[in-house]
Amino acid sequence: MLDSLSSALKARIADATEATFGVRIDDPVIDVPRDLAHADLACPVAFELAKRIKTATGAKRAPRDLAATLVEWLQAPGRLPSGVNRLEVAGAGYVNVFLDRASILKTLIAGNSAARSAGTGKVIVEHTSVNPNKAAHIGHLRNAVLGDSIVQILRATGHRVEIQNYIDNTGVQVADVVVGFLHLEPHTLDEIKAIPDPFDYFCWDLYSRVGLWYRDGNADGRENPEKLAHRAEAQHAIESGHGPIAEMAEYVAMRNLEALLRTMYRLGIVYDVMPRESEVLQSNFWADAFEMLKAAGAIHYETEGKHAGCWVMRAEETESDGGDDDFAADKILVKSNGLVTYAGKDIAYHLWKLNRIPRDFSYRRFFEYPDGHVAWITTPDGHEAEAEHDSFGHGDRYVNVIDSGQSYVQDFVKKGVMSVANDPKVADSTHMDYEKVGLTVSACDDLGLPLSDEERKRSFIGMSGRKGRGVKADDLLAMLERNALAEVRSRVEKMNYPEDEQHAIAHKIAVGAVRYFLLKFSRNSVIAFDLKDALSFQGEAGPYVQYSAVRLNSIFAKLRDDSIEVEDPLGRTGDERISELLAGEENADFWPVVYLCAQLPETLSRAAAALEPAIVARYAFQTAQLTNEFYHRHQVRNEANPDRQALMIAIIGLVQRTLVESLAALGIEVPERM
RNA sequence: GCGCCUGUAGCUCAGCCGGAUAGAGCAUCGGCCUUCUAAGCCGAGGGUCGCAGGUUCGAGUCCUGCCAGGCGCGCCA
Repeated sequence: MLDSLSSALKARIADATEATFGVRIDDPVIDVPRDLAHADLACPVAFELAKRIKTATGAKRAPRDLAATLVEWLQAPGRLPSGVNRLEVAGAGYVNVFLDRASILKTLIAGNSAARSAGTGKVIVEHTSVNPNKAAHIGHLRNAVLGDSIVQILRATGHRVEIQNYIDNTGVQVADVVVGFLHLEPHTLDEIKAIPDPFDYFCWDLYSRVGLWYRDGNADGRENPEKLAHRAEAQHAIESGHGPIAEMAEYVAMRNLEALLRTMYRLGIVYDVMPRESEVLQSNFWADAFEMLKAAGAIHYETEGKHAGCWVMRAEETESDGGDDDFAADKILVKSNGLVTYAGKDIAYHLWKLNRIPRDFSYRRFFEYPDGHVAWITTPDGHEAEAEHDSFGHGDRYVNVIDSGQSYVQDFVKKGVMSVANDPKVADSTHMDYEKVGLTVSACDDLGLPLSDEERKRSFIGMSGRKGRGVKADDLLAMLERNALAEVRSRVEKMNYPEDEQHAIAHKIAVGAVRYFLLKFSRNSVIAFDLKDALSFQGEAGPYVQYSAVRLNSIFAKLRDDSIEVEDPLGRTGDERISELLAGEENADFWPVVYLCAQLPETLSRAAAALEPAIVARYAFQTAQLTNEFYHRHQVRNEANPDRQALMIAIIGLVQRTLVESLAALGIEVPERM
């Protein structure tokens, strides 16, 4: 509602500049001032106007005088948009705007969540995409949490979303674990099947041992070519899709995937469909994509130079490409031996996402969530499931949550896709890149991970699956749940929680803590994971925000005990009375809370446009801060003045809803009590 | 060599299209629980916004150069 109000206001101000000075300033800047005591909105248009007048006529005019003229024009009857109360000139020439606070409050409480702009088409969000060969660590968690949160934010802003998790079941990483099972610690398939859970933990260790084994036991040593031959052998066998090695790989990958889905579900993260690399390879998607790319002139066959015999996509021409023998900017899509590279496969996959390839996968049910939702997976044969699944793919645009290390390749993927599917909707597709999660030195010490002296000097330590260095997602969650449970139990006397509720609360708190921790940093910030910070429930943390909402819950519980009307608190209070109360000195801190709540829709839109959940995280925290302040300063239950009490109830109702909605956009639930 | 990202309080980070006195959390120090949950609230100290120029009525924000750090540039995925 505020955005429509401010765009109406902008239009009137533009009219004003034209009517009074004959200079139309379209889309003037309107800010929310730092100090709401000054105004609700501030517009520095007079400064811009002074400049324009000066360049046009040479006349130097004082911005303050210009502002006064604009205000005079705007305040003539019928010119201000509804919701705006009055204007004022301030400072060196600001036009300050005061809103009709009572009517805004009433509109907000009525809560007709303004027509969510539907019909923007279907967005395919790809996230997680963890190699299915070991347990997930917190770096994978950042990906999944960012992805899942952007899904919630897109949905909250009216988009249709499909969640895809790409499974690289034929890559080197799976092959390495298979090598471990074949050569390092020989297991038959039946023996592998007999390995007890957590299987993904077993593979985590095995994978890092294989990494060491390739290097003959020296982590910084050279890879032993004889041992590497086993990797190549396994890869070939896996790619062929037949035989005992392929069968073993299939089992290992799918069991790890299942573990991954369970881990992610603990955080409330679910998927719609999981295309596997094996099917992308086998289903001739590339053959189609290849023809399209050739027809579009996007790729070239090199007959000479270092890429002779390859099909490449050329990088942008640079003025001078002299002397960079070591670095070739062009991207190879088809190798000289005829095999397709990752970039090529990814282009084909993305053309399928956008319905540009006239083929589809076969699917089967892979994982059923407790609420009945099903995560589907692709299958090699078309007979297994003639399914009651949704129509997958058919997206209008895609969002790929992939770490920023892959920007280079992702740029080529986008370029390739655009060469075939040149459509403004597709053009909005993007690589939602983010920086890595590293470990602080102190976190490594806490976790007992050994570091070299060299590494100790660094500001953070990169995680490494190959070295088995990282914090497993399940371990982190377990630590958080343990801490949260202790915290809950410390209140058991006062709150009288039954045992099962204690666990349910602790779980929600733990999830709130991890998710918030991973979302509060903007995407391009490297997170140096510090155990103490991540485990904190205080300050700028998920549980702080949850707690602020829970405190409001508890006010409502008490009010109901007292049989005080909470459903329609302002039902019998007139607008004038509300305005009067909001304007009162003793209620000066009511309006900032209400006004912040009014900014939720724009905040979500901004986050959706920027693909930046941190914007919502910060907003939720800010709202929680004001909530706790309000809670501390005002006793709703003991308020003697019925009008004032009604107003306070209305406000905390609005705030409570705002907290719940903003946290929901981050995938965080608010427990009834905690 | 080329490209991208980052540099703001002791630490970790916000700061949206350039706008009024640069903010938060943590840490430190000092207050506040017989009153709706102290996972909280209030207060104090702490800043050459990497450096130097430029654009502008106005620059943490835009431009140029430099310095420092990270990442990427493979017939790997």
